[in-house]
Amino acid sequence: MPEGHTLFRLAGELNAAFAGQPVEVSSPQGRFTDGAAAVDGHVLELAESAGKHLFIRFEGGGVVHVHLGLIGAFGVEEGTPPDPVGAVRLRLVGPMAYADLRGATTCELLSEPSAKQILARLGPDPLRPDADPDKAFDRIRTSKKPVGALLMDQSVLAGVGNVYRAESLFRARLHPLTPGHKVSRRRWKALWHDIVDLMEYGVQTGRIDTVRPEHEPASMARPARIDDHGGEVYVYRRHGQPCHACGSIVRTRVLAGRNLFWCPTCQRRR
DNA sequence: TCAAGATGATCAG
DNA sequence: TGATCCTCTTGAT
Repeated sequence: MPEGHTLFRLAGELNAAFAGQPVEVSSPQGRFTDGAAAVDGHVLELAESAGKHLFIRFEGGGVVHVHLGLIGAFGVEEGTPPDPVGAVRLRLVGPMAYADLRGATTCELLSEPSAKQILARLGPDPLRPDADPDKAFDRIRTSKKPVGALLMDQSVLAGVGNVYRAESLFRARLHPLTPGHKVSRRRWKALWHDIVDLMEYGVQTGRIDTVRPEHEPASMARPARIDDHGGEVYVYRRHGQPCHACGSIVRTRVLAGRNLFWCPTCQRRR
């Protein structure tokens, strides 16, 4: 379930479990054996997320870079580790906890300069306090691409995935196919602040809820459906069903390689 | 038992 | 734009 909030939350869990302690690092699956050996037994200094990327820094300069991709999972558990189940790419073991990584598209050992190169090509991350939304707007306001594609472009905005894309655009009443250059600065600022709010809430709860009592206009029908991903949403994966706000049928099409969902009435093209 | 699908990203053409 | 990779779960057969 990896959008930016998942990685941010995961970095916090890894730090709570391992930071400041020597950690056993291994690759039971065998696909990260050399990288694991290079940092095995080293003190884990800090885990940090940037968008959908995770960087785990070890004493001595090694940085383990993880990207969960579509299906990856990295679980932190208390206690002593059992025998690995399934394809465990990376295992961290500390005195009180262990963590298993499965299915990631990227798990590699980097030097600090290489990690910085990856950071340099990412757009602002709504979960980082130093993020500058104007940098993202500079890309959006000069682009003819649809805003629904720009939000998924990690060099424009780092951390937003398919659920936050669909839901934040619905909440902004913005049609996903609106070209970037037609999005005003005012609308972008409102959208950015809403994404920050939604993702911070996602960090707290570990799921994506975009329908929340404090956000609910009095006119809006409740309850929204709990999606399979575990959160309460307006349009994500609700194609063919009536919009909670107006009753129109939620639409879908593929945009930027992923299924997009929107309400044709609440999100009119302008 | 098997195929499809999933919240991602990259590469070739 | 389509193919491909990563792994697990769900639903159909």
